[in-house]
Amino acid sequence: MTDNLNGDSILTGNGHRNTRKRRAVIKALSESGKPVTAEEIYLSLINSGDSVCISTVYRTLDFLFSENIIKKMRFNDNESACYEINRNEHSHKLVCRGCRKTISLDVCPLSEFEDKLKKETLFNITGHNLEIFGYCPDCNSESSLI
Amino acid sequence: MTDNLNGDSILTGNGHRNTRKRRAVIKALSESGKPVTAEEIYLSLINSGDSVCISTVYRTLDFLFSENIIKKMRFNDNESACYEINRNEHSHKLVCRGCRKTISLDVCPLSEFEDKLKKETLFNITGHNLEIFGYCPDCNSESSLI
DNA sequence: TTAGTTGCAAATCGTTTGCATCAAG
DNA sequence: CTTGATGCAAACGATTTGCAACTAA
Repeated sequence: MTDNLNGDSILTGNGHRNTRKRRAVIKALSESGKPVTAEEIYLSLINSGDSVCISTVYRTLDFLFSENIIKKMRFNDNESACYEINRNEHSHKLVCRGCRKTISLDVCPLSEFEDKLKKETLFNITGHNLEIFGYCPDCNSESSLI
Repeated sequence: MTDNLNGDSILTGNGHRNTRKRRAVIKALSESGKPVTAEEIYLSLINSGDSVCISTVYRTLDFLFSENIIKKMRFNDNESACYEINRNEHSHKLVCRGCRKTISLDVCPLSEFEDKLKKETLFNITGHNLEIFGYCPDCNSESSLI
């Protein structure tokens, strides 16, 4: 699959060009297992010896986003946008408020609920944010000692 | 409740001051039933004849957010941050990405799911964030015309 | 009186854009 | 060759900040 991402398939066709920079951006995105900012991608490319400028990173990200190859998201507060390869799985995370350890959930408890909502509200529902938080066993016993 | 919000309770104590501008910002927030941007609050105050400058609006919003009186959120894309009175009822909302119209959901689809998770992961689950978004009938038909 | 609040203008931060140059096809 | 991709620097929009004036307590 990494092969698939680095390969030509995505970048060619429709007049798009398969350039070294674009390949590098995709590589950076797929190698970091978590959502990353444009800045982080930029720095990672610089560190790997690929010279790029930040606007090229942004332009590439816009391109990949418009091609639906990556997802774009923001984590509630201020922060800059984060990008992540769009593996079309849909998953949520359980996050520990203490140590930030996260557990990926293999089920989405909302799918049927959204279907019901769609019918009730006539909204065209495009997505949701769901984050469940608490304390993992370790942090929980720790906090109860305080 | 509106009375409560406009009242002194929130704004006084801890060295905070109950000023006309702060009251006006809270009023604007509680009168618009949907999440609003700093700019929108600013304009609404100007229209009501309250003279403010945008930085005061931002500072007031920061203050209210840090006091946990309002919530701050962003709707996925670029756009500016939106703010909303934090009514501490546990409820979720369906938000239109177009006009930001919101529908309060009277059920939380997660309660049984969380019980199951607790058993499976041994996490002490303390809460969750859930926001469902999409396009309301109006905005949806509008966008499909383009 | 005095510390918190405001307005103003300038600064900052993330992101976008115009334009000339470069390179993939 | 032709057109899409890039670098650069300047522009942009949202938000923040320094500072002096103001005002609630």
